Amino acid sequence: MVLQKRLDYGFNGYQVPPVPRATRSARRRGSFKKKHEENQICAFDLLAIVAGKLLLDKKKLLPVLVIHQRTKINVQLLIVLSKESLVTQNDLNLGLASALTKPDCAERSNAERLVSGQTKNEIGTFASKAEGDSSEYREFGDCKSEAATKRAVKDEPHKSGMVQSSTVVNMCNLEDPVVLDAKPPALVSSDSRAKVPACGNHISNSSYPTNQDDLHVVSRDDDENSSGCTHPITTKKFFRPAPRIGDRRIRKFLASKCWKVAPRLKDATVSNSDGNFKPVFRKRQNCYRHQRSERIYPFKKRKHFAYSSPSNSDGGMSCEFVSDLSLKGSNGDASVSRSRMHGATGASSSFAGQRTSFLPRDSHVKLRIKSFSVPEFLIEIPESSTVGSLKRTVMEAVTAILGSGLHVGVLLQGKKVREDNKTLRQTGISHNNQLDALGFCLEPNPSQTPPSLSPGDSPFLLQCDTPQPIRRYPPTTGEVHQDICADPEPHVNNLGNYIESDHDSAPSPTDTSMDKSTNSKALVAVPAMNVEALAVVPAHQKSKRSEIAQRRIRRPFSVTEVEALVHAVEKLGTGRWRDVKLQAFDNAKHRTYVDLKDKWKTLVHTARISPQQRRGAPVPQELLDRVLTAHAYWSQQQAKQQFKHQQAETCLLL
DNA sequence: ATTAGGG
DNA sequence: CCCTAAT
Repeated sequence: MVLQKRLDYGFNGYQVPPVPRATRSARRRGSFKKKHEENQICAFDLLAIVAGKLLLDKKKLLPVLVIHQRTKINVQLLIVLSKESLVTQNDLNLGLASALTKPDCAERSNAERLVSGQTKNEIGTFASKAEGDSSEYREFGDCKSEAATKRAVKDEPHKSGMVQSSTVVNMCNLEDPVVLDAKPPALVSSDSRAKVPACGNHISNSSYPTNQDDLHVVSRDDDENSSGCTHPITTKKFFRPAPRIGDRRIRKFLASKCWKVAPRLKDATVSNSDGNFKPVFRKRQNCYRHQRSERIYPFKKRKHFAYSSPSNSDGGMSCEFVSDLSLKGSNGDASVSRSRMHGATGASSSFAGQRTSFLPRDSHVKLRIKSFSVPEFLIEIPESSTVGSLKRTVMEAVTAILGSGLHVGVLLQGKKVREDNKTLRQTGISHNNQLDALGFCLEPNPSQTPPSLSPGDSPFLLQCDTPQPIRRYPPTTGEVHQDICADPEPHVNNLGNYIESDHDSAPSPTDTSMDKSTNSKALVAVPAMNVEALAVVPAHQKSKRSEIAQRRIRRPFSVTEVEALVHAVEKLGTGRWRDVKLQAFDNAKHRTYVDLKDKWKTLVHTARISPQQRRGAPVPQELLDRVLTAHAYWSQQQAKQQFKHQQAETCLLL
């Protein structure tokens, strides 16, 4: 999800920590402009948090983890949205909001006040009101105070986290035994306890299924109007311990005055992939927009991969895996663990409990899902909106998403486990696993999300269904056309799989969380924590690519393509890649003019190096020679041109 | 949207 | 191939 920039959280002084891939170069250049991609992902956490709350509220949503027939693992997220929550008071859908703010929480009163204080009309006004004042919050002062406040909040554990605690408490009361629990030998349990505030109310933070630490709202830089101010928090969506702090952060975040929302969208709407949710909120809040595929804001390429396959479109996962091999009757143990865990894990389920009771002898694997990252979506909300409305908005968005049929993906060692019928044992999900071995992620319902393969560049649709001669470019050989049009590359038809496997099993080293922590000097709101978290949970290394734009599949140029390229350049010269594209590769949709330019660049390079140094499919020397010749020629032409221009200018000056 | 370059 | 800056 992307809390679209419009939100100025008063962190002008903060910089988004450079992240691996997307910002490597930027980092080098010392520029952070437009480098928020990665962080946007972090915003997922916000959702995760909210979602977590939703999930915890059995009244609203009930996540269920089903351990199917002894060994089969079949995780499903069953979401039950009660009527209550939908019909709640007035038009504001407070029901959902209330999920966030529960009783006996100082915060809540505040939030609630905001919420209840609003009327439909007010909301409506906000949108329009926000129009003009979006440029006055960027003062440094604000940011500072914000930061300060944050710190302060951080230091007051008991004062924070109330919102959630209440929810958690609720969990404790669930009649259902908590199955997704865990008592990892030492790490987790001790950890959770340590984090639990003295306050009796603050039970189980660690068991709270959200990445509270990750609550980060990121700004979009590509937004013309954005101030560039961001509130990054983390760039890792992987589970992070010390939820408490996160909670505080959340509260802080939600309550922050600094954040503002640019009012660009007066009538934003929820465009859920599912669509069923849209109508409702659209009426209520004309300031919310949820985009499923396009929300992937920052990445231009995104649009090409918006329909990424289920495998790579999951919202990311952040979870924790704790195993427990104890054989226990579901009942007794469940209660125990429940109390121990303070109730809660993202999912509790009686199903599991029941199941287990039938399978007394089977060794049980306990899982505690720390959090779910929800697939990103975009939100725009007037800065004049109240915190309460923001909450609702997010809540609604989450609800919409969750309600649209998300699937749960299981990842082991960063790889997706697709064999639903395999047993945990077979799959390797056992107590022997390390804490970070298992992961869960929410992914769009395949049935609703068209399989990947960008429409425009779908290899499945052969580049050229109807091979047609290249226009103006007088073909030297017919084969050129053929090649270009049909793109005989054998692997194209496997693109889908290719991408998947790539995504699943080839986590880039640069995507490591370690890498991030290393570079987090840029000052995030959660420095130390990141480190800590990362240390505990190494990283499931889910290729960032899945979140960000997919890297295009590599498609080496064939000799015929090179031939065509050379020919075109010979005629058109360098620097006219668009024309080259149009003339020689108009039918090769996957070859952009940038690609051609790049290829030419490499060709020139290749031609200059010794044959021994060349790699890949050899290019006929003849072609390389032509490359050098053409390159030299056009370079000269270019030089001449420049010279002439200079001459002209000089003359004018004189 | 293109072009030019660095990575 | 990707990413950006500059057009």
